[in-house]
Amino acid sequence: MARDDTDGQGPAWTDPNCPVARTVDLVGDRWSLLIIRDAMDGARSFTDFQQRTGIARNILTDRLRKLTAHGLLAQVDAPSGRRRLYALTEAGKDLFPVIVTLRQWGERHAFEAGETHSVLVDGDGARVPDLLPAAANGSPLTSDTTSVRRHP
Amino acid sequence: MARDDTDGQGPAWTDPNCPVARTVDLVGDRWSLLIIRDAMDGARSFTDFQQRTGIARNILTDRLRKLTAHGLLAQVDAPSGRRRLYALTEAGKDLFPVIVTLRQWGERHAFEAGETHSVLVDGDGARVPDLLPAAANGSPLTSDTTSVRRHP
DNA sequence: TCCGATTGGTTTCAAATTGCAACCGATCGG
DNA sequence: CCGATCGGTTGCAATTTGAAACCAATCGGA
Repeated sequence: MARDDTDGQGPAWTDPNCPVARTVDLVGDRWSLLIIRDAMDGARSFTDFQQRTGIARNILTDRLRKLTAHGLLAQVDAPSGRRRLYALTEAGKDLFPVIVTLRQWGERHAFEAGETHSVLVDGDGARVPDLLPAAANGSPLTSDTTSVRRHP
Repeated sequence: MARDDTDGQGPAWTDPNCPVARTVDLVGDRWSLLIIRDAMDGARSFTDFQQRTGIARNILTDRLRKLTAHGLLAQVDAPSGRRRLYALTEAGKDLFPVIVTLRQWGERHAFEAGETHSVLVDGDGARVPDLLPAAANGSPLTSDTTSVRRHP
């Protein structure tokens, strides 16, 4: 989670010019990514999130607020009724590739051979293929064949 | 971080059959993914990691141990000399797509228009293209066009 | 070979974060 | 109108994190 913006000077990022670090500052705690995962799977209400994740209620309040403050979730009025619901913003939905790669790594490395786990499927019920970095010409890329460059 | 395996019965996962949750249990804390990022960028020694991340030394000790215990890092003997170094295992290297998607989300959503940040480039210095989920036939997929299915 | 610097930690203690459980006012449903 | 549910809040205990001091084992140069 980003350090709190108590002085109004902005969040004091862990590593201000690394995009990985900024993202981790925003969603890299035990619960935020699971909240996003559940939102992508249809969770909308406070109790939805609480029951699916098992998170403590006060912490859930805090996370929903922070994710909302950071523009990943938005509160919307329920179509019928008065209660407020949470929905992913465009930025929140754009975390989909992150959730997918986390899922796929977990499927490959966090289960024993025989263990069952959920899988992500497309509209036709076909498994979503592994997401792998590739150059513009399609050749696969790894951490050994890429590097981080200071920009500009 | 996974709950500790104090009873020898295995880590009590947050959500045992969700691969996303298992991955978050293993690397979803403030520092582990930054340690992996730095390992991918060439960090090998304790002080390498400490200086690049700025993490407290006792916490770094703990994280290096846990990542090693979980098979993401391995300790190897330095080619010349006696000190031990850390290197990514195959499972650790396989987190590359996760780091890439975190980075790309950060580049898109965690920087103001004018702010500078590092970029990931391939061997030719060309920017690594955005990683986007797609079906086997190449059509783009989003959280709205996919779903999680219980498997078997 | 001696000496000081560096490395890779460990220890101690304080501060921050998390979780549990009880409580609460505003709905909702009948 | 009544009881259940929703979306929290509050207080407190347990856990995790961080800063700083300390330390033994190298390492590197004079």
